[in-house]
Amino acid sequence: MSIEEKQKLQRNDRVTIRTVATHAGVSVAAVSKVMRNAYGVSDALRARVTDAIEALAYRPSRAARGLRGRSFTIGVLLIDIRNPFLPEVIAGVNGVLAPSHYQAMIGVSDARVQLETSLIESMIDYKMDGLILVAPRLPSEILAKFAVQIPIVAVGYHDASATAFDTVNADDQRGAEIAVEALLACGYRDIEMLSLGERQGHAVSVVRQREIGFRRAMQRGGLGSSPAIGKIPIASPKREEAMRKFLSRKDRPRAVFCWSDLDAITLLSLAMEMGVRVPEDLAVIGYDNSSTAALGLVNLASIDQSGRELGQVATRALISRIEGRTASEHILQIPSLVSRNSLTRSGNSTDR
Amino acid sequence: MSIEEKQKLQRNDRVTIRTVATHAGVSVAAVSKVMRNAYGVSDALRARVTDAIEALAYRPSRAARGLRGRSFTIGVLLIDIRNPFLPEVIAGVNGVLAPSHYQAMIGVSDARVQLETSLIESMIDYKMDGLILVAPRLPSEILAKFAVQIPIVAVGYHDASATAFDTVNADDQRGAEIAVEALLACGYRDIEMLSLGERQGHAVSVVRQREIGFRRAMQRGGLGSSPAIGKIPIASPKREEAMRKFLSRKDRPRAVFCWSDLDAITLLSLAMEMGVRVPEDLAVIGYDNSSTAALGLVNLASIDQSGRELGQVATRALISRIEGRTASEHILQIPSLVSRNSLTRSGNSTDR
DNA sequence: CGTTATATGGAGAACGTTCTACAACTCGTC
DNA sequence: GACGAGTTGTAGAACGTTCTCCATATAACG
Repeated sequence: MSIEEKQKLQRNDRVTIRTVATHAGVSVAAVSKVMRNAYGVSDALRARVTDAIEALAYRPSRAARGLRGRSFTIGVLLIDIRNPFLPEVIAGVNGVLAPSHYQAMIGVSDARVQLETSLIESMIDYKMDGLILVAPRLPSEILAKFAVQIPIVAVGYHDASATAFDTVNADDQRGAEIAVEALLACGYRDIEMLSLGERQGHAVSVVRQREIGFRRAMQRGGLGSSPAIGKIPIASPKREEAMRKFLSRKDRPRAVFCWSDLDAITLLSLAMEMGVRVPEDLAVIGYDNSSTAALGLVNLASIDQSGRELGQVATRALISRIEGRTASEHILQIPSLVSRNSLTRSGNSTDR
Repeated sequence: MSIEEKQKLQRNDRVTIRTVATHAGVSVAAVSKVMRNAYGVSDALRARVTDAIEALAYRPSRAARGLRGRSFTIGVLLIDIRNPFLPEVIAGVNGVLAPSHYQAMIGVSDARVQLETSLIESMIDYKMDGLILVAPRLPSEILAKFAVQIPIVAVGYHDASATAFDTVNADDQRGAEIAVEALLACGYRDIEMLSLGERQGHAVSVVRQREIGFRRAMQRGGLGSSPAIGKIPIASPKREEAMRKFLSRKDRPRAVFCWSDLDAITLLSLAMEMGVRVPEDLAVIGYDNSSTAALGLVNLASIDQSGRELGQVATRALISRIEGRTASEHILQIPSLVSRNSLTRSGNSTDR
């Protein structure tokens, strides 16, 4: 009997919980208990087991764990990997996770609803312990349906009425207001927003929120009831084309607020090529305060929403949800202005 | 009694292969066979099963799959997520994977060997089908040990003698040579390289390869037997400090080759701030041809290694290895120069 | 009409964990 | 000394697949 078992164990090269149990002279259940530090293990037993684990360099199979219980993995879904804002979020997530026994696995949906769905499903099927969705495209009802199966925290997704999942956001309405207020303070009155084209869909998206904030601040400033919002397509070469068109317009505004640094920086670059001086002819303010914006060469004023902080907060929220919280939380961080030369010539960086 | 209970429990929770089998009136094994399209299923059976799968919206559990057989997931390990070169690789991987039934899960090691090891182990423990490691830090022997357990393709890791795993690279030595040749062709003789500080370790790293290529091209050009290679620390603020120091050096060279656009762009920016004219006072050439380099505002000449293509090639190599290939492959792509104004004032982009 | 080959479908043992019962043992306490 | 109460360890049933036999039905052939 035991000979057969030993032969089996020898043939199979993987060290399993059973190998550890045999080596330590205890039961499989005991080893499991020690690993999950569950109730009811004496110090002596714990020592024997940890010694055996050490000696055999045992690692529990995540696949098997997932089949039965927790997998100690959390999934992160990114809409896109090019926007430099997103790596910041990841850094925040990893920072919080590092000292814990959790690990992050990342999926990239490339803004495609189909892929987004199948990645979320995969993560559920892997029995991951929770999900952080960054700027998901799926409607709230569908997220709610997923949230029944797995704890979910959405970042960059404005739905404070969601009860099934948490949200963590920078206040994008407020951010846009701050941008407009800064432009007004510099004396500009003729202001336009360059927003994201394509049907970025739902009002929950950060872009639509920024549009709302922009409109409100403009109205509050007494600048018309429906201020101009231009749409820039997301993909080259239509994107550059639209920007050139904007820059060469006769009635081009005096100042522009771009939904993202990504667009603002390209705009800055095209402006230079076309001989439009910034900020003398056109003031520009972006969003995200990316590292590129901070370059002296670029010097783009921008709204700072700390992606790293959002990632940290989201991760902490997710863990608390995994550990039992059921009431939903909706966290809003306040963004801030980083003034630079694209706003006004004296606009020294107020970077921390 | 017990049957009813079992049914209830099943209805409570998820749709499993058993639910499908019951619904289609066939055995569990039959469903499994259909899903893996294994030998020995009639058209009639296949139809019944696929109908049931459709009707129940059944998805196999990846956790359970991994426990027994394949998981249809491949793991991608990134050293860092900030370098804009890496998202390109991911895009290539996802592009190839999209039409297949495989999916990618990404882990980020933040250049820490400890984390890198534990992520690789996790991916193995998830029974992923294969791994793509992008610029791993672990020594070759250790990768070889992992490669026994799981198919591995390393990208940005120069070890053409590895037999246990494949490598896919741009020819970094050649890339550096091309950079030097371009600088020589512009008439510059006083050339220095700015490389990456810290112990980026092994000769397998792309950075060291570029140093080798730089040295060789310089010697070939008759410019001394040990040309100058400066080291720039990776982390702020020491990084900027080192660059400023370089820029204000009395014996500053006439031209500089940076190991990465990341550094070259910051250098460009600091040069502007410090009144060093590019290219009149200092010619700069970078590496990666990132999208920022292409901006008119930046206009940085750079060596193009298509990250996307590397990702595609690596993925195809991995799949062929998963499907049975055992002989190792070592693929080398040839990079190319993209000339821009930082190299010489007339240096128009030769972008495709 | 047997006999043998060949398709097709099914039973049931893994896979490596977790976790619920429950057994065994040690103390107090009445 | 009998009986709870508390503590420590174990047996064994899940979890949802894959995959190796095995059984059966059908076809082919002498």
